[in-house]
Amino acid sequence: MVTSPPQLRQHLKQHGQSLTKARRIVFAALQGAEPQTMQQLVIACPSIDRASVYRAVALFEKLGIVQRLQIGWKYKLELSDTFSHHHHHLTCLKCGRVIPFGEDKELENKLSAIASSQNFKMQGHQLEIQGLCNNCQKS
Amino acid sequence: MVTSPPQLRQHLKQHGQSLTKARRIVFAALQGAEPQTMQQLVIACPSIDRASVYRAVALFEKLGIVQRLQIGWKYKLELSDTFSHHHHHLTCLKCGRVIPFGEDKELENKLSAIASSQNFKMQGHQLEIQGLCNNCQKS
DNA sequence: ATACTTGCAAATACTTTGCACTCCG
DNA sequence: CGGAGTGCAAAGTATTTGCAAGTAT
Repeated sequence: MVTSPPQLRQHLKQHGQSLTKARRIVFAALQGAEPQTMQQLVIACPSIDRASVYRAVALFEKLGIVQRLQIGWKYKLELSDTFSHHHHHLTCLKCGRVIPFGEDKELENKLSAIASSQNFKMQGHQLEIQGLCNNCQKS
Repeated sequence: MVTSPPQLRQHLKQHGQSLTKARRIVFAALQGAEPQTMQQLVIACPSIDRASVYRAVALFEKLGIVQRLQIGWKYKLELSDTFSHHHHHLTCLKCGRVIPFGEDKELENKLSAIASSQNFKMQGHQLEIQGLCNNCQKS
């Protein structure tokens, strides 16, 4: 798992890209944060131009550093499995909270079994469970 | 499973909405089609104004008639489980094909077990498996 | 009849692009 | 240095909204 600038630099270099100020800051803004919208990310990087944030995200996504999640109507961004632990999300339909939950071996196995049964070579997957979180079930 | 205009009308009526020309046509354009982008849907409804397609989709989504999928970078629209069989998708990263696969009881059970373990009340879920389809594995 | 919808056009919001200047290696 | 990356402003897209006119029940 990659978590520091030097490691990010190396990952970028492997793909012929360099670590620039904008990319370092965008990466930092994604680190440890909940999945966020492009809007939020732009705000989280005040010193970086909106266009550069888009460019950094596009690059990161191409290199598999960042992934998009469809959360309800809009999408959100988060670091992908290479830079964070593999996980999925529970989305609360009421309060909008996004709760991550860790890898489940049984689940992962099931998914690859399904893919194989369709002559499909699985390279990744995305799962979102929607419902009501602990708090919102009460009210 | 609802598949005809009269049934759509009834579903809408239950929510205090009426079946209009625009809604009937948008619904028809979604019927039996692969998941499609908003752009494609607008084109598939030539007699309906772009804004009305958006309004119909927004309504359908609120009533659970339509759901959005994250297919790669952009989203696509398809009829939800109430109006089609419950299913998920395999997306080919190379050719972009979207292959549906039917409900898998074991998988569904696993998901609700995970939700429960997080004190979460599952109301729905979305799964996308990415990889290479049968054809694209060859080339 | 009459309340709800639509089409159209204008307003917003979101993303991408061209270019001169700056930074990274 | 020299090519790649950035900020800024402008061009594109995508989506939403106000309103007069048209429709469904």
